[in-house]
Amino acid sequence: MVQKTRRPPPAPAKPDSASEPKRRGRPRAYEPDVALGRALDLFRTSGFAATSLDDLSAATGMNRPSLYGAFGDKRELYIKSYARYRETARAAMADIFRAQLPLKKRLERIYRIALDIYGAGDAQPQGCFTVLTAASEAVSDPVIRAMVVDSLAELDKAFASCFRSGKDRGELPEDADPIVLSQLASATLHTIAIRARAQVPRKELEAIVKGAIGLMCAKAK
Amino acid sequence: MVQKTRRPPPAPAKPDSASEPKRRGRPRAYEPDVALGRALDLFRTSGFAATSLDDLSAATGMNRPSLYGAFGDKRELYIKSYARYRETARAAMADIFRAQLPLKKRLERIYRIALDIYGAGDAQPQGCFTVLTAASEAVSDPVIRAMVVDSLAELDKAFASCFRSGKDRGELPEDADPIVLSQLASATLHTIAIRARAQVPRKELEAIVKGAIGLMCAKAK
DNA sequence: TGATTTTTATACTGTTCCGCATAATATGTG
DNA sequence: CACATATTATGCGGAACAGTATAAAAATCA
Repeated sequence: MVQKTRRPPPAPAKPDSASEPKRRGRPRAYEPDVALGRALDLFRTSGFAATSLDDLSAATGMNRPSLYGAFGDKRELYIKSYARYRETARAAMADIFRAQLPLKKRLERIYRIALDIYGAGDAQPQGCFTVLTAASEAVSDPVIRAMVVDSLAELDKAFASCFRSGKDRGELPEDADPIVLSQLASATLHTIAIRARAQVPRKELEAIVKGAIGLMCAKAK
Repeated sequence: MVQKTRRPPPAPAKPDSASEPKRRGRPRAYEPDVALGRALDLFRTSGFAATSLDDLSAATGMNRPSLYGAFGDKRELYIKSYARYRETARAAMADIFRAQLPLKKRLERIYRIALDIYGAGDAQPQGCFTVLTAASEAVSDPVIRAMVVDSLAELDKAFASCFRSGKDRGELPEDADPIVLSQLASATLHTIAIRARAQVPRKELEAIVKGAIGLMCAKAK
């Protein structure tokens, strides 16, 4: 007798009857998506090295072999978690970046969402994955480095197009440089990610954001 | 016979004959200062969790018990390394912050030194200790968190006084807010620390710095 | 029902980890 | 010289670690 916990049939993780033709063997006891989400949370709070497979196993409810089967080894799981984080963050901001709102309003919303993602004001703020754990791994792992570089560039580009369209609509002075402004906007995001992690009160972070927006959106005088 | 390597008398670490009255027992085979420097390097590149005591022992040339004797356990050593990093960085920038130079010149020099400290352009850039390893530990360790908060605040303050004196000398428009500018200056430092870690070429970082300085030092039009 | 397939559960392997105990070594002191 | 002191050298002990082997369990298929 190897198995001690005799659970009731583990509740078919998700019917999902639509597309699935029919799974052959024993059904999964986990939902890959939520499991990856749990793993992501752990990696965000503790980083790569300090997060053990036992922790991951406990958090996801999957035992070690299942983790390997589903996601590969620890590093692969980390990379998939990071990819997941990026998708989530991107999705949360995409609408706003695309929206046809006044520049200032758009920036305000972007930063508000960022503060939410970073957990600003929480007891255990997580900060930004890119800034706070991935960047550290970037030195030793080329794949992660490429993802970090891509993340940074992607953000710069999104901000840049934001400023460009703002300039086109006359919300910025003629000599405003969208590239420079975008880098400053990214920098502001980075600095609040770091400060959030150090549990600087959300009020202060909002003040920083407000000041930065004021400076970036200054009309020529 | 426990001892295998029979070295020649380990060369009295440092005469330092001046103040030292006379050391009693077996002389140290290491110089605490350089050992701490080596430890700092390791922690900067790999972070807390991924740096093992064996690594530290190898890098410092001290065996484990000596490490404990000199610096305490791993966490204490980490904290002392961080303190050392802060001192070094502070010292490197202090003169410039104090100097009576044009604002723009001062900023340029500050950022150039920062890029040097971060190892921008190196094969294994280290970035900023505060941003890249300490901030990660800040969530779980109140002492480190306090140091991080203090570091951030210290930098803000130094920049703020920079901008204040610049404003007094008429290098900034009347409505320039030194506080907001200082936060942006810090943010710029943070963003280049992160990008340096991801091995963004130094040229690009210098471009970011140039753009940021241009924006921060813009005279009213 | 019995064979096949897929996943879960448990335990094992070999390594690495941190901290410390013990003993050897090198100096100053009486 | 013998003794006290301070440091180094080695290695132990128990825990945690990542990854995997093996076997049980739960489903489908014939």
